[in-house]
Amino acid sequence: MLKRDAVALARSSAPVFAALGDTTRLQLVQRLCDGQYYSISQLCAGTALSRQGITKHLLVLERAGIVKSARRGRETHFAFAPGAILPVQSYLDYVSTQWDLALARLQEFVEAPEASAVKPAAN
Amino acid sequence: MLKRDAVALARSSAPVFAALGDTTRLQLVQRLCDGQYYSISQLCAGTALSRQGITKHLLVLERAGIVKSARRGRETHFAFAPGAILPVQSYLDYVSTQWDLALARLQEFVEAPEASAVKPAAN
DNA sequence: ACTACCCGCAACCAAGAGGTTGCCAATATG
DNA sequence: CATATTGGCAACCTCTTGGTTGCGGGTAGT
Repeated sequence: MLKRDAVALARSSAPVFAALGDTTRLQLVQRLCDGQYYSISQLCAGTALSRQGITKHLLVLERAGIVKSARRGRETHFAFAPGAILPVQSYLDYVSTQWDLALARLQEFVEAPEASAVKPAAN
Repeated sequence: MLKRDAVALARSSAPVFAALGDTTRLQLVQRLCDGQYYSISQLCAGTALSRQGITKHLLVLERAGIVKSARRGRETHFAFAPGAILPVQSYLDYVSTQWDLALARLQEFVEAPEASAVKPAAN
């Protein structure tokens, strides 16, 4: 992966990570990921927060693209939108892959140090 | 997955998500995930932030378990620590799986509505 | 028409995040 | 020893976040 792609991936992933960086919102996503639509009142039930608190969290999720909303009658329904989590998974895959490659290089280094020396980062 | 497990997963994942919810920190992780150790000054090079700014970000990553530090001489070295991202990947896997199951149920519903009606959430 | 419900808007508040600067201690290096 | 590098600590600032309350407006049910 080119470095500029990595930077772009970081830029597109950061808002999604930030939106998921809250216990309340993670639990909301867990309730929503069954594909159904839920009204705000339904999502408030069972939580200790006020309706406005839940609403704010839902708006955060919607701005990050993790959730979509549709007003129907007097109710606003929210549902999971799977698209936003793709760059996040890509980012984690990238990090995991790099880590695995690093382990592989280390293994190779241990087995044949003179043939594949890992150059330490230049100071 | 039981609901209490899901809640526990959310609780353990949220701090990691939050720590990754920043472009600067995502780029730091990208630089660190090659398995090598880097000093703070090295990680400062190329960024527009001050050393203290980078240090704060590194401490956030360390408190979330994404990164580990070791002082050696006058330098503090940081390296990637892969353990913390496991619950995050588990969470995303859970959400993706639930979403796929929901799609599968929808598909089944379309093909045989009378045999597998999805009960809409009760109001 | 009246009532109950669902929700959006605005104001407000406390706490934390992100970032800077200044200063000082410790370690390398000549 | 003198000096430059490295970085930890503390103070400070601004903006955002997470949360609340109060109020008013639309929608549904009777």
